[in-house]
Amino acid sequence: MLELQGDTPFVEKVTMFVDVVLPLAISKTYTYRVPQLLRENIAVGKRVIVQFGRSKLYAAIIFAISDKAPERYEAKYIIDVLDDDPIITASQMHLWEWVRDYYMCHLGEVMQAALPTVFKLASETKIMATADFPVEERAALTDKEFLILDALDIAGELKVSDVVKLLGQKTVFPLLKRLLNKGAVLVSEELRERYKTKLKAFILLNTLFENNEEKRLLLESLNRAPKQQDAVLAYLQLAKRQTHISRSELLEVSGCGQSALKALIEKGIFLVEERAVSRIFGEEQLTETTFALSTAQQQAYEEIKQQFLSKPIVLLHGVTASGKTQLYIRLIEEVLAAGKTVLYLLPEIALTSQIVERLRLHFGNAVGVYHSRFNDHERVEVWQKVLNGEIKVVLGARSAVFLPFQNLELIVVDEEHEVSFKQFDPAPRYHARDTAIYLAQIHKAKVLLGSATPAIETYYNAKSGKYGLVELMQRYGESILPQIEIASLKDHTKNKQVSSYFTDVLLDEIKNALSKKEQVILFQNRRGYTPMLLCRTCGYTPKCTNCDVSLTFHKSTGKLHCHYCGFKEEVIQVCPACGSTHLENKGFGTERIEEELSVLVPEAKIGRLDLDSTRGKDSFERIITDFDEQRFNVLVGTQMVAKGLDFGKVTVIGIINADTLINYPDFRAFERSFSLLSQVSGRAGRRNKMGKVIIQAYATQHRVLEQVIRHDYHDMFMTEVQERKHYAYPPFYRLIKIAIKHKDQQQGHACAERLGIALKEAFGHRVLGPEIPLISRIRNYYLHTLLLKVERDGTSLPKVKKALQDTLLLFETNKVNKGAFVQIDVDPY
DNA sequence: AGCACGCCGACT
DNA sequence: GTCGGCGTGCTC
Repeated sequence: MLELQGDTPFVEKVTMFVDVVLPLAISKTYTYRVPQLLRENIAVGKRVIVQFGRSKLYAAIIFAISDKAPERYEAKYIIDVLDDDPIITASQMHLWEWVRDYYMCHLGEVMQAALPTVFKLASETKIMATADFPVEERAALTDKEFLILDALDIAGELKVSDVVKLLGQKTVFPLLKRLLNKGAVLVSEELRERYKTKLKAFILLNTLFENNEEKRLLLESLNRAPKQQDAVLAYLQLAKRQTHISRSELLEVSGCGQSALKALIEKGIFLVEERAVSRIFGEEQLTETTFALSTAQQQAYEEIKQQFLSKPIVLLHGVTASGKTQLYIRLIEEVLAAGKTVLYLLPEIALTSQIVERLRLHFGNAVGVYHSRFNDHERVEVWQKVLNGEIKVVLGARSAVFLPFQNLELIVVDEEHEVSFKQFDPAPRYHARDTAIYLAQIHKAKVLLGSATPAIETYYNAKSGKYGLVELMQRYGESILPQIEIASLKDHTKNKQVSSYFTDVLLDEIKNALSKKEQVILFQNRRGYTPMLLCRTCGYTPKCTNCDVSLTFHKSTGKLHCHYCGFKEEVIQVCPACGSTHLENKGFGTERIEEELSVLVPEAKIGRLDLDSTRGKDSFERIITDFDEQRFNVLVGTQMVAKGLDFGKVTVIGIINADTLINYPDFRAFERSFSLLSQVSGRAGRRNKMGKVIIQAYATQHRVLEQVIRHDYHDMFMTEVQERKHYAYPPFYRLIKIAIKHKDQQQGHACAERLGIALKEAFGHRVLGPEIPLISRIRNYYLHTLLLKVERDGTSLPKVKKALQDTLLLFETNKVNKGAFVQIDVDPY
């Protein structure tokens, strides 16, 4: 066909047809006829404007080209070709198809997830004028463009279909595309600033006082203001060993008080600079461009290189603060030197300006950041620069796996275990780590997975030799571990040294810290007041009718809640089984810890951080800020308290009861919380205040706890999982998840039940119990047993998939399933 | 995803 | 008698 491209008047041109992908949840591609005029412009990967349905126009992507006219219907013409060059590459298309098959969704949905909004023009898309578009550039616009801007000035925003009406012409996409390129208009999207960068005030000494003589004179001039003098002295002292001095730190070290500092700032002696600060690692990690790897790091580095020779995927298991980032930087440097590209994936929350700055320091403009919270302009810019090779290092969250990479050589997935790599809500429900592994396979690139607490399936893959494994168990530099103490609840109870759930040791530490105006974090991984009610007479416990788990009493609502499905009912005063009124509150939740501590330590001002206290918009942010600014001094919370936070004033961490944390999956929360919390308190230690972690536990668990503390628990944990034959939780080798969603609970329940039966039929045994579908929530079911069967009997994975897909079909034909979906997550290959 | 078509319940 | 609910089917 390609020979016919030339303009030979004597040869009749063959009509071409294109199969296009629409940005919709439709499984088919649609065939359109190419007008002779556009014949030369079409290419796979370019966008075309098509009419779909009665009135809708969409920007669709050419998926395939053919010269065969469809037989069963008359194809519509494409209206226009939007791009001069394909916007997506063949390998991207390949990845899209993989995501579609693997996560069981439609190509259009993958397209939605993969493309920045600008690429997705549709007639309902809203556009608005760019705020700072220079007036002189307006003059250079065409009449129609000018008309649109004029209308936008009045209306604020317009739908693409409004523009159609305004101009009285059908095709406005190319026009809008030009305006977008010129930067005159924006495609509106919700600007979600969910993770606002945290700003911290830093103090700088005015450059007037650079040399020693000037400093001496300055100090002398402050003789009559001793507090201010103290402040300056403290500043000079601090400046000797660090480059950035925060306002709070200076206040703390100098003890000079707010007013003295304010006076110095007013006099212009000190300058204030607001800087973005990482929420996770604090400001002190800003390293220099050149650094030397420690011996341990160097060794790990060599090992990684060695492993990469035989294995495309390597897990770097490195304790917190072991300097994994430096290793990444070394590896990235090397790839860049070879002229290749790198993708550096991070969970969203960790993607702060801090890490960006750090990479920019090393790699300059070759670094691009890609993130869903970035505005569309920036995202398209990154997209284009990745495509043309200007950007060599992409630092990004989840969606960055969809960028048009060229010469991809290395993918780093940092904090590999983070669940936020998995997209849940709209399809495609992809896991960025797994998608990255497949992406790497397409590009024949290497993958480095990094974590202090690897996901158990990753760890298993590494241990079983499927992935390479490199361990880095030595902390880097001056990171000090806090003092860790295990307070035996057994011994303390025996000696009557326990008040409610607090050992004397912990209470003393709390009081001590508070008296020194320091802060405390208490970790209790149970929300609510009491995890279960127990009838003392007959042993009855209220359970959820759907989920068969005990209901948690919430004092704040006065109701019993099911933490599984969200079911609620009024709290009972009388046992429904025996009529006794002797109901006992069994166990502790965060609400109860908060309440009892306020009695035991009246001077404590307590804040609570759990799913319940963070329901409202921004409330998480507010609680964190309040604690950071010391509006309260004790933070009681679930694993949320360890969601990557850096509180400078925290010196005591209390883990209320480690025993409840030994079982999966609390165990994982414990590891990670411990790991991060000890880092917080360890940092306090560096400021000459020894941080302390008090772990309350019964004696029987000490062995395990010590292993956690030593970062030596993964193997033990794997054995645990194996021995206990965890039923409801994922096996660590392969993992299949099924999620069922339905807007009607009853119907959804029926779906799950039927799925269970169908799977039983397909595999000859019961796969899962009656599962609990949720109305607006999605639950995952782990088919442990099924997978055991797969392993044992060699039932092939495709067969499993087939069975599940057939089941889905069954639902479809029975029209039960409107909102049900089945999804499989296994190893990407 | 939209949008039309169509078939049953409370209303001007 | 109609308005409007959303169930179902179709879009090249």
